[in-house]
This record gives sequence, structure tokens and C-alpha cells, in this order.
Amino acid sequence: MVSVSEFLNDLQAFLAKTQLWQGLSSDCIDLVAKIAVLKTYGKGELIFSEGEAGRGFFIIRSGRVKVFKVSPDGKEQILHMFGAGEHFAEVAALDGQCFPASAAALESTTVLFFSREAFVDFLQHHPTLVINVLASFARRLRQFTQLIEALSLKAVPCRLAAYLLALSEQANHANTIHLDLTKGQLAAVIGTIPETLSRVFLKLSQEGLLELNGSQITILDRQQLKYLSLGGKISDGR
Amino acid sequence: MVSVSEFLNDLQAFLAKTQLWQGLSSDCIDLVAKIAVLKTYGKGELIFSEGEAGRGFFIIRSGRVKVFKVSPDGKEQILHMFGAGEHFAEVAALDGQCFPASAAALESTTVLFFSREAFVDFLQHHPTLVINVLASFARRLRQFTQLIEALSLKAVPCRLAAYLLALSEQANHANTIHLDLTKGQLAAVIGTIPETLSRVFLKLSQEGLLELNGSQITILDRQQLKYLSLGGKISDGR
DNA sequence: AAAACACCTTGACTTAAGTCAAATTTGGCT
DNA sequence: AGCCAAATTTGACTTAAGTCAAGGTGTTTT
Repeated sequence: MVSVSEFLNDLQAFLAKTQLWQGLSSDCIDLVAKIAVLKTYGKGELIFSEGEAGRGFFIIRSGRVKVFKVSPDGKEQILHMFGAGEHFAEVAALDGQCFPASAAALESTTVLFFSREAFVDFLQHHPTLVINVLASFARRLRQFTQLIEALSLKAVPCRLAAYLLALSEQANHANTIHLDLTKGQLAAVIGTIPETLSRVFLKLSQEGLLELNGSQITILDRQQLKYLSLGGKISDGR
Repeated sequence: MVSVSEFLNDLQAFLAKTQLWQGLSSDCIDLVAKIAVLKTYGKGELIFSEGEAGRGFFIIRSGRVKVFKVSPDGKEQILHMFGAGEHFAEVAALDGQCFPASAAALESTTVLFFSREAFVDFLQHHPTLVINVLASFARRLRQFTQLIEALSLKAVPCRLAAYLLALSEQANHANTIHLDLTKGQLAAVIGTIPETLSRVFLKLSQEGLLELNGSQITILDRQQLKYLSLGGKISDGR
């Protein structure tokens, strides 16, 4: 059992480490912590749906969240996966329009919710915050540009290769990487379906580019994988 | 022949009408006008290439510009088309990284160029400007979200229908609309190739949804077109 | 330990959309 | 008007990726 003030302290320490509130004075963080509303979602639970009015935005305290679109016939495209410390739905919070996509918890997740009013009010008085939001928008625009390129101009094996290489880079160029999402989710991230992903994995294994053991992937031929990720075809070693 | 001061006046009047500089004092606009550099590009000319260092950003004085990605084998995806008064490449100007895409003039175009330094400096001193940039980023993020959805979850006929309906809305829901881009460009905007676009147009005409005369398009069955744009299949009238 | 479940894989098939090559049309330019 | 180059259309073909249905694998629950 923790006291209210301990809880607030915790929250403040957490917020001060997030990208979004980076650089704000501790007095500010204090205020921010007080307007945050804590919400918890179970695994798979919907946080909001595309088209709903954008009441505010979220920062993930713990857990993981996907932001996604669904087609009428049920195919899903994941736009983004977020983890602790990351924030989402700021566009809707900012312009006051509806959410452009849906969000759901991938595991048991608790988030801090900030209402649109509080957020906009804060923005107006804290130039540092505006800059942080601007920076995060810029980052996201770049990511979207890449996703669009991938979906429009690259084949599935190429997108998968790029994804795996990016994962490997994040893990210090390790050759053995661990998928932190299910294959089905990975399919939805790179814009395909589980069946196709499964077949592509099979092909890449057969060609000797990688080895797959459950969610453990070992890169065997980084050079070929790189070549593939740049748009090259899979050439069997011959 | 115009004098320098007349020229500056012109420029200021123009800038004051752009989204980006909206709401800034005329003194500011005055300063902005003085740091702008005028550049002219011929039809088809490249303004910058993906991967180049982002020296600054652009506002279109007159003409039209496409921002696009190209695949290794030459297929093009247009991310955006901009006209007079619109600005592009601010992401690169802001974060100082390379351009995430390429830009080229679609017709003879003159732009105002603002260097990264001048821009960032301005941003720091003019909250209104930051808000404007923020608003434009938010708009663009929404557009990208839609494009990603279209590319990943919708078939070509569906994307075309959505594009045409959007065009019609812009033109006050007119049934007869004029394409202000070539069919090839339209193909690159909706993420396909000219051959496919041509066949889809043929199909939609045959099904009686629209009529095509060069770059003049008449919507004959708006309801079916709407239905198609939402993911429905083309049903022959039967 | 069995059952129930979610996830993943595989096979056979379909299909939308891309490729390549050849007309045909269009529009701009002396 | 007439010519050229570019844009567009059409046809025949290929192919990547999706669908549907059936098994398989592993893991949690009771």
C-alpha cells in the first residue's frame, strides 16, 4: 500500500523520463502529474475506435499498445506499436477531430490519459512542450513515409527483411533476435497476412538467409538480407 | 519592370496569405520576406532528391510540385502534390536530417526557399509559427494515415473511387470534375500504374458509374461510387 | 491429464494487379 | 496543317499475394 504522495512522486519521476515532457521544469511535471488520469486495459481490450471523438491523448505507463486500421473484411494494418513511456493519439488531441485509427492493448496495460483541454492549455504556456510535440510529429511523419514506401513499392519478403534488420540494429546488431510480437501481429505490421508471412519465412530459411525457432530468429546471411531489403530478389546461392 | 520595394510588397502580401505564416505580425512577415530566396524550376525538374541533406524548406509561389518516392525498378508513389501557397520539406528543415522523399516541379514553378537556420531561429521566437507548423504536421499525419489505409487495405477501384469523390467534394459536389493531373500521375497518387488505372476506368465506365472524356470525368452513379469507395465490390446493375 | 484454446503452418486454388510489347490517341510546336 | 513526342490504351501473359479449409503445435485451464 503506497500513500498518495508516494504515488505522485512515482508518477513525476516517470513523466520526467518520457520524451514528451522532456525538459520541462519539475514544477510543470508536478502540475502534469496532477491532471493525468490513470486507466487500465486488459489484454486485447480496445482503448478507442477510429472515428470516435478525440477526447485526449495517452502515455503508456506500462504495457504495450497497437494503433491500427481495419478493413471492412477484417484485415488489419498496424500503424504503430507503442511501449512504456511512449504517447499516442496526440493528433486527435491537438486538432480536436476524431481519432484517425483505433488503439488496443496488446497485453495488460496502464496508461495516463490527458484530456484535450488540459493538453492544449499546457501547450499554450510551455514552448518546450510544443517543441517536443513537434519533434515527435516529425519522427512519426518519417516513419509513415517509410511505411507508405514499403506498402506501395516493396514486396513482402523485402519488407520482412527490412523489419528484421531494423530489429537487429536496435539490438546492437545482434545476429540472434527475439520477436516481441506474435507472427500474426508482425504480419499486420508489415502489411500482409499470417499465411503469407509464414511462407516467406519458410522461403528465407530454405535460402539460408535466416533460421527460425519460434520467436527466436537467427540471421545467417546478413548481406543477402540487406540486399533483399533494398529491393533485390532472393537468389538461391548458386 | 518592378522596383525592389514593389517586389517585396508583393512577396509580403503573398506570404501573409499562406497557411504557414498566418497570424504573424506584418513586421514579422517583413523579416520573413527578406530571408526568402526565390528559385525557379522548369517542368519536370528535380527540386531535391531523397537522401540529400535537408538544407531548408520551400513555399510555392506559383506552379505545382510533387513529393514522391521511387522504387529501384522505377515505380513511383506520389506522397503529395502541392500548389501555390503550400509548403513542403519542413520535416527535414526541422530535424536537420536528410529529405525523406524527392520533389519535382510538375510545371514551371517558382518557390521561396528558407534555410534551416533561418527557419529554426524564427520558430524559436514566434509561437504562432510553431502552432502553424504543428497544425500542418497534424493534417499531414492524417493524410498519411489515410494513404496507408488505402494502400494496405483497399483495392485499386476503391482507391480511385475515393479519390474522385474527394475531388468532387472539393468542387462543391459537382458531378463533372476536371482532373488537374495526368492519368499517369493519378496512378502514382493512388498507388498503381497507368495500365491498371486505365483498365479500372474502363470497368467503371462499363458499369455505368462514370463517364470519361479526356481529363473530364462525369459521375453518373454517385451512390455506387460511394459504396465502392467504402470497400464494396462493383455490382453490375442487374 | 485432458480439454480447450490460440496461434501457426501447409496445401490447393483464385485473383488482382503488374509486365511487356504494340497500337492508338493526344497535344504541343514549328 | 502536319509532325513529333508523350501519354494512354489494349492485349496477352505472369506472378505475388490473398482465400479457404484443414492440420498441427504448443500452452493455459480446470
